[in-house]
Amino acid sequence: MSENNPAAENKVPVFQKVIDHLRDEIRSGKLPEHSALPSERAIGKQFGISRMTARRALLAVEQEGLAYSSGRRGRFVSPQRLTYDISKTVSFFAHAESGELGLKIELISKQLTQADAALAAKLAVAEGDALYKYTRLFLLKGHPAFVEEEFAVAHLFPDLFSHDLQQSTTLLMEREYGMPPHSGDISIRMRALNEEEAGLLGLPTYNAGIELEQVIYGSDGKPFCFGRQIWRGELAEFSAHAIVTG
Amino acid sequence: MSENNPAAENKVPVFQKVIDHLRDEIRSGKLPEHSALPSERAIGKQFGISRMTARRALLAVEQEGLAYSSGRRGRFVSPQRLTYDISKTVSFFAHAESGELGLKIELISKQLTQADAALAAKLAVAEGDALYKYTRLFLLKGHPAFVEEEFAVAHLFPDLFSHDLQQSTTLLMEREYGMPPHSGDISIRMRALNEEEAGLLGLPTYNAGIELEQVIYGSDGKPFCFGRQIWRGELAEFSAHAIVTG
DNA sequence: CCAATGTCCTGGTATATACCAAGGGAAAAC
DNA sequence: GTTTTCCCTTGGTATATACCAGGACATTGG
Repeated sequence: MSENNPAAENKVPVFQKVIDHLRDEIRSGKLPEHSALPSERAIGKQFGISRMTARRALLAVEQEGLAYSSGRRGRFVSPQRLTYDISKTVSFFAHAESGELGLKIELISKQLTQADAALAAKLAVAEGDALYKYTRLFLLKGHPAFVEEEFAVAHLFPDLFSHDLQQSTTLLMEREYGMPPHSGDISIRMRALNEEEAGLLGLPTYNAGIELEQVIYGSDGKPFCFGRQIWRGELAEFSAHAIVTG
Repeated sequence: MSENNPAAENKVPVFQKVIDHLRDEIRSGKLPEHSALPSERAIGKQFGISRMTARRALLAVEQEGLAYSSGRRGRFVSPQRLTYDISKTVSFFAHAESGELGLKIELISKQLTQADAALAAKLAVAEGDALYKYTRLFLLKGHPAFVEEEFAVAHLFPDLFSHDLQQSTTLLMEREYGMPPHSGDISIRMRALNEEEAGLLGLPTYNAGIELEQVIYGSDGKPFCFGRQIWRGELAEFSAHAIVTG
């Protein structure tokens, strides 16, 4: 390895071979879901390469979504991806409940805040109007899947915070306040995680994730809730059925 | 820099500061779209850090989507993100044409092939049935945006390849074959690029992108085309309007 | 029995160095 | 004037090394 210039080598970078090897081990099931990958030092020794090169390969595999790192404990094989049909429901929770995904919600923070210009426009309220804001972490089978920040128009949901927020808020709003969701505007993009999100999701800070934003409208056509979810990219798949118009 | 243990430093990693600095330069407009970022070596010198640390910061900024690298020419500031409304149209081209995005299509390959099990199921044909397959690269203002692989049921579109494929194929199918799109099933996920895609999009191989798959149905409710697009993650945003059912 | 301590493992950060390959442009050759 | 050649800059790969911080776990001390 690492001769001055073998040139006989297929020009395939060393770290690529390691990536391919790890990918195979995972895809083939030799390494089952949530099992530990070899450590950086172990891979370096196994392949006769430096730790930094092994690390490069592991980071690539991690970024690919095949593995996730868990702080300084090690890297583990990612679980299966799950699908979220955005054209049928506006609540992931309702969707997840129907299956057997062990869904758990952790409340990270809640506060009463005021609408800034962007939120005011989205929720059709005046700038400065009171909004409930709460941040929650959603776990599937004990593993972080996405972080959601939600803003609800305060005057529509008096004493919202007196209720348990570790449940579907759209269901809560429907049951307790008679505000069923009728439709939603959704947008999806890929972006980098900020520090807080990365910490909650157990990812390196500048990893990419998928952001899903949605404005939820009631039967009267007026928006009452705005949510912003940031997903671990390897976990989510969003599906929809579109009817062609105009 | 790099004393044994200052501990006075705010514990903020060096590369983070560089990232923040670059982000500011880009966000503030000091570095306009498509302008060159400082090179790895230049940043190393400027901040008094090693090239590898500077590189780390640049890769993070790149991954964030704020910059793109162009082979060994350097890194440049990314252009604005654009939005693709998946609930209204099934053709990105038609969407893009309406705006002033300089859209160009490059034909990468075309062939007549046979449906494998997965494609047969998606297109409601028998396994082994003839399909047209073509791969195209879509550029916006001269910059690669996504690669699309499309499969069309062959017997519905005789001599498809005699037409110009550097245009919207849904429009082509509608105009030349009387097969307007009626609806589509779409799914979106984040995944890593393979070598070919990365090469076409000008990205490192293991980079993440957004994959959009769609089956297009005609007025008779039968599928006639399947497409798989892989987007540069920082360029795309997908929006939809959902009506809550069930 | 339980708490505190210490050791070993892990990944995270940072540096210094080396060479390669490809793009770009200036200089030299035609 | 045009083509060719060469050099410089750029990113890409790879290594060796160093220290930090946090989790896991066994050992020790009360």
